[in-house]
Amino acid sequence: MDTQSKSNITAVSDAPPTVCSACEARHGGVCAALSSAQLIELNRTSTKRHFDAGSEVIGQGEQTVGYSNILHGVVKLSKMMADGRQQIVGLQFAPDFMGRPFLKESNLTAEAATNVEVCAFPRVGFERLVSETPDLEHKLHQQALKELDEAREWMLTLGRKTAQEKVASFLYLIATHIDPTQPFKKTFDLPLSRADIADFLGLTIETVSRQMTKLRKENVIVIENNRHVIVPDQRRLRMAGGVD
Amino acid sequence: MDTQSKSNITAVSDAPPTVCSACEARHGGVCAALSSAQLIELNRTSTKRHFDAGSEVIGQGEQTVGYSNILHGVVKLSKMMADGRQQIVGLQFAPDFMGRPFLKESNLTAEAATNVEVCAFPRVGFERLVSETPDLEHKLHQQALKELDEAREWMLTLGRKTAQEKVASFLYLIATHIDPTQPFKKTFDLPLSRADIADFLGLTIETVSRQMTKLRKENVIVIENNRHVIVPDQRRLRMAGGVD
DNA sequence: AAATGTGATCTAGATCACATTT
DNA sequence: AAATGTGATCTAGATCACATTT
Repeated sequence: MDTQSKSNITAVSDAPPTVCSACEARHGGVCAALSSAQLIELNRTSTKRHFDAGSEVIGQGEQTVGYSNILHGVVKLSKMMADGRQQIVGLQFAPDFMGRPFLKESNLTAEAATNVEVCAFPRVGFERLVSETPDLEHKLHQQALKELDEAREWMLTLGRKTAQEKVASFLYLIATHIDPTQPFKKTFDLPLSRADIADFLGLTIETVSRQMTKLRKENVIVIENNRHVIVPDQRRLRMAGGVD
Repeated sequence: MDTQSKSNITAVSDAPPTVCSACEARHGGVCAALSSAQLIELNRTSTKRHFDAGSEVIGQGEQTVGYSNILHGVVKLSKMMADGRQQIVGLQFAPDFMGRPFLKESNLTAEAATNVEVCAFPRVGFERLVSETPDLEHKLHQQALKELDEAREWMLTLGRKTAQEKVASFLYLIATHIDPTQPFKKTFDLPLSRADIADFLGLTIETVSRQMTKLRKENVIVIENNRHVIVPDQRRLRMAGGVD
């Protein structure tokens, strides 16, 4: 899984490192702010890492050891109360940046929802690069604002929507985020279990199940083998989710 | 209310403008990133503005005409669905920065919850200053991350807490934010009506009322004249709110 | 066997209808 | 008179208990 070469002659090279040229995250990701020289510099300490579905990327309260870009897969961010109640507070997709800049320890748990590939950077080097590169901080700022917009949108879903609307909103979110190259994917595999979906929507597993069945019976979606979803009509799904 | 003088001789002055020296927002606010020269520059176009409680600062979908720093008062940020359901997605207190950088139009409504004083900056000039001043963008980035942390914390409240815990969490939030100079204020006036509190917590007015009464009967809080709250024991309030 | 679906029953919070307070 | 409080009733979603599917 670690197919990456860490050697790159410093010299007069002005092409980006091979790994970076091939990287899916470069287009929309934070690395787009970096010059070839900076990519070479960052690439010297970066490693490609794999997380199996279900494995923990970082735990609530743990020290931040590094940051990363998601190359492939879905990561869930969650918070837990003392008594075990859990809320998923966000999902991250390629080419999102992962990690909370400027904080020593994580205030949430990040867990691979599917198999996940990331390009990981050690903390110190990356933070130095950020402080030296205003364009990079600008990119990170933009992503933080995007995540803030999404979190607030989801607060409306959590606070004011019915169970039916919540489930439809979730399916709409997945359809619009699962493939970075398409604005809406009509066909996809759910990256989360019913239990995770419940934790994301503030519902129980049973309610999620029933609402899925209802959306299926109303022909808003087709489900095959539990995880595979087909959305025949994007507009109907938006309506069902109360998405404006 | 507009007691501000806009004149400041450019010359060799290296002291911050008088208005800025007296400004409460300077200490923790984004202006702290600016040099005296930059403060003088920004101050040339900034105006102190007042909003009466209940008046709209900016509406969902409106063009961003400027940004501002809250000097005094509480601003509520809300989102509304097509059918009128409303969710308050955040509260802002002095010395918070208001406005969504880098977006042409607002994706939410900002409304003065109490009487509010702000220091307002026209959009274009401020954006130029941001692009020229990495420290200022860093400050804005930090505030965006702080708001993101708070939004996610609130998602846990909205998705997983009981009505009782929600109301206690709200009171705790106010007690810890209403006075920027104190970590916890034992005595305060509620900046929101019961209707607004309901919209913030994803509850109805009646449920908020009943839970307030319950917290009162359990001696977690004392309420005088509807709006005035006394918290005898910070720990008990945290417990009631499931705050960790 | 672990995840998902579904029926029966329960209950927290919504809804409806007023009373009370500021 | 507008905001708040509270009783009576209702209901969406939770809980409990299994059946079914992968």
